[in-house]
Amino acid sequence: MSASNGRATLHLPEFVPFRLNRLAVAVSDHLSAIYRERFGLQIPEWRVMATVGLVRDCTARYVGESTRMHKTRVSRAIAALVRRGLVERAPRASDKREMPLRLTRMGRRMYTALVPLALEREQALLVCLTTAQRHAFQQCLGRLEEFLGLA
Amino acid sequence: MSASNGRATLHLPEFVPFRLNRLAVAVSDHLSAIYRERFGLQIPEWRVMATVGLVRDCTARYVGESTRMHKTRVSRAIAALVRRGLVERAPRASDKREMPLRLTRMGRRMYTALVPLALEREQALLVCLTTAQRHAFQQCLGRLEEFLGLA
DNA sequence: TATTGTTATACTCTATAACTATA
DNA sequence: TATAGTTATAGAGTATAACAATA
Repeated sequence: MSASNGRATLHLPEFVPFRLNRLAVAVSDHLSAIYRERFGLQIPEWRVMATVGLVRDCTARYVGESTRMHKTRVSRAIAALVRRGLVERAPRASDKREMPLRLTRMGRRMYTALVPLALEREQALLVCLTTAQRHAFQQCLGRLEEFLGLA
Repeated sequence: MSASNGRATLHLPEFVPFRLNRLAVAVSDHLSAIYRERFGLQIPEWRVMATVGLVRDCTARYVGESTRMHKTRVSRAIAALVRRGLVERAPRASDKREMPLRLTRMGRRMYTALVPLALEREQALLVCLTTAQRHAFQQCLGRLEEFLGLA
């Protein structure tokens, strides 16, 4: 095998979209060991837990908007958590279409156990960057998110 | 709905693994408009094209290793490209298990059209960063890749 | 008529495992 | 016995579209 030498070359390992995708998969795999194997949560479920744990009485719609998940994905994740007794809900009196969500006692317990572990993993990843790099990296993420309308 | 104020809080929109995943999806969607709608390529196929276009006579195994795709995913992508007449292959004389890959004339034409568009998209994304930020960002990606054993 | 949320269905993408053939 | 590559099968994960209930 031999390298070609065309005009504009595209080397996949240096191509930012490829790198981002590969990095996101690796980080996600790294993290999912916690919430999947240890707590039996899938990504959408973990995102619901994280959202409801922080913003009590939020609705499925809010979860979908803040995590950018499709409403069917959110609906199924919530249903699974309700079945497992981790999340509870009841129609809101002022508008019975909405169903404010909150963690049950058991859900809160799981959340309280989960969050420090997730934050630890995030830190364990970021230790490979200097403090300055970490700031710069997060700033870049913010700019890109803003640029892409994700913020 | 109301914010809780526990000890260590995890705000998903600030949680790096979540941000990376969301960003990667958005960038990928942004890019796939090119190779999917315009050239009828799926991500694995596009990765094979990009690899073979640069490293002539590489094998499926090489593609899998350099793009971190499973061999079945690579195999199917190559098969699709061969069917479409974009890639050709023949067993290597010295070891008939291996099948060096190369772009056909048509494949090369597509590659030559595709690469500048992909690079343009990458640049169009990175313009939201200053030159210094861009360097810092790529450096951080490199450190993280190294740290995770992706490099 | 619009909105919140659910569900039936189908589709995309992927890996596991078993396979062929070569070495 | 190991490796390159293929394929059958099944499993995630997801969205589209139609739906019920409420506003």
